[in-house]
Amino acid sequence: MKIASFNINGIKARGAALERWLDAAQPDLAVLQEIKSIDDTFPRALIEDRGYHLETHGQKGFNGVAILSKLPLEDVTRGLPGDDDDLQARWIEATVSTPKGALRVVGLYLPNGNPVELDADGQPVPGGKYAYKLAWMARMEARLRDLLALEMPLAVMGDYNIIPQAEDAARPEAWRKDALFRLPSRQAFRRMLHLGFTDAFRAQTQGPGHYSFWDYQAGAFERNDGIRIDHILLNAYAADLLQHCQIDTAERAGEKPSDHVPIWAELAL
DNA sequence: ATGGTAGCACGGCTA
Repeated sequence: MKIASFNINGIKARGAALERWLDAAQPDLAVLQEIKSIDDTFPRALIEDRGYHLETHGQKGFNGVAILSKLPLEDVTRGLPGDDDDLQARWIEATVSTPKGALRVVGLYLPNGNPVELDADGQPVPGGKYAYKLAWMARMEARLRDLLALEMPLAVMGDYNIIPQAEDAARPEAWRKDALFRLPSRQAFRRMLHLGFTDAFRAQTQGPGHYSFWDYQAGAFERNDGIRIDHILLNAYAADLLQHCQIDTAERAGEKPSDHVPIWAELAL
């Protein structure tokens, strides 16, 4: 089955681009980020008319995630556990059952974390965006530990807002102090990898020049001034089923594109 | 240090 992740940057503005991509790529399952819509006003027909089941976890104006799937979505949960005061819609889970076995899927939109506010000791200022990002990642690690205990194939995918390595940015120096690349962010990401996850894209493709996001400004895409921040992480059960993983770079050249492009993986399921 | 673009929704935040 083909699973994918796509930060669409606003479902209301991205209908045509999303339809184009669904018809061309034909994913069996996809997670969407930054739908920027509440559930009631999400244009469901666009997706359901193509034979997909759809589960949304929306929010007014910002954030918002969704899962669409040709197979029924079971055991759907919304929200990242660990802080009842956190109302931002950034996390959704579901299970799909295939004749060859089941797959648990996470769709996530990890906080950006900018601007980075530090105190005199260089610690993130409590209540600031960067402190929120790191606290959110700690909660995410705890949730991943619980999901790993299920001992079934698991795909954790979305907009991580993390540049894992220097080779994942065209100009790494420009990002060195940014919340997407500074060391504590990458350390928190690595801690999660070390729980036993495989970066599906890096399991298939080595070297620089592969990006999933380009700023709308200053012709960044035309200059390939991008970063790789959309990731598919697979636990060992799922990694053993990995057949392909690619970034649909061409989507960025289409009409009215998102600033992200889809990433997808083929699993032997 | 600023400005450059885009979405949501109609002001100002977020990225």
